[in-house]
Amino acid sequence: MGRTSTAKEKLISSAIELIGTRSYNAVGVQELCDHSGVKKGSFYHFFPSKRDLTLEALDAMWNMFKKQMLDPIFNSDMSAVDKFNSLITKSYEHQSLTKDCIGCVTGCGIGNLALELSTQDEIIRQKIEQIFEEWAQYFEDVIVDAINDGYLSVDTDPRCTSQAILAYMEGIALMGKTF
Amino acid sequence: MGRTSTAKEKLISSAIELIGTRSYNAVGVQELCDHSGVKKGSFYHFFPSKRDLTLEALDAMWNMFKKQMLDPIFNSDMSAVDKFNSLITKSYEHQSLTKDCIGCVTGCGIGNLALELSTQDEIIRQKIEQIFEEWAQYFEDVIVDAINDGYLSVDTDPRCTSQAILAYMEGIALMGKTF
DNA sequence: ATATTATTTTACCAACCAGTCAACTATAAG
DNA sequence: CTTATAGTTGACTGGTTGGTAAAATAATAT
Repeated sequence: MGRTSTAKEKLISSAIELIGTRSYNAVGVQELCDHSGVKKGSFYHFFPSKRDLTLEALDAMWNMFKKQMLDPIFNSDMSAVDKFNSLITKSYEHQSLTKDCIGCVTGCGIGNLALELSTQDEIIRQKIEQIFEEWAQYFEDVIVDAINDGYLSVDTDPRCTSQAILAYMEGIALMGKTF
Repeated sequence: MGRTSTAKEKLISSAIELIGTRSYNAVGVQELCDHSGVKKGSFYHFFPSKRDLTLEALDAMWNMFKKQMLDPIFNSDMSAVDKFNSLITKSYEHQSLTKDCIGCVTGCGIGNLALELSTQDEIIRQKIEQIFEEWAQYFEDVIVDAINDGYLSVDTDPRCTSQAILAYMEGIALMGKTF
């Protein structure tokens, strides 16, 4: 009952775009509303706070990333090495595309929020921790396979290695954004 | 002539502490002043803007880091591997000390500002770029030595490798702050 | 002792911040 | 066609933001 609306979706994608290219604290609720063509009253009809929008935007980013990047690569029949090579190549292409589109390298939207808010907002920190955990799991699974298939030494610690790879990728995104 | 003052130094160390543990946009000029016991008028007597304080804080952070970490390690007579191991150990100790002191892992203050401000403040971005360049140079020098001494393959690209190591360390700092 | 000058202090600004609220309106289901 | 309800609107709040201007004060070099 009542009428339908696309305001919520528009606010989420505006959040991904604006907060993703600048930062959480640099983008205000008013700007989010203007960019979405939504009035502030409507914002607070759909989201109790700016933080809640950000939480949903984080979910949307992560789901998009899984659907467009991780799932196609890690559910394929490529070798472990090819999977990582493919992820790196596709990540580079994506960064270079957004650079051509909007004029700057934005790095990883999740990593950006992680550094900005981890010490300030425990709930957002927890959400990102959980995303990172899930993300590293993709890597861990393929490393376990590689060990079982004899491509990696049995001494390899799959969990540590997967976390190290994720850290390295986040670090590269940070350097890319800076340079 | 006129009187002397410690306000500038106090503001710089407050900036390192407050912005380092939260973020640039989360810490206001007023809070910086209160924490330093300095009136806002004095702030703007010493710094034309919040950005200029941040630029000087960045310099102070980098100089402290060089003096207390990089120089003692990389000017020693350790082997290349021991130098990196020592850097990692000391970095871990430092993070774990600040965690016990102030209750959270703050990661790398320079990397934090890099991600938050690179797309927003070109001058700060350039300063951080220059710091990262200098930082990687420490690594590059020791890698070149290791190649010359036969510890690393002559195929090793010292520049790429040093940047990769720096990226990895920044990534670990990001993960540490998040988890 | 005084003139000079660096520093401090207070009061102030317009713009912006996240968030509230009640009146209003369109629509989907009965 | 009505009615319940979901969505929209605009005006508003109190507090904070980065930054300013000018008078007051203290110390130093002469």
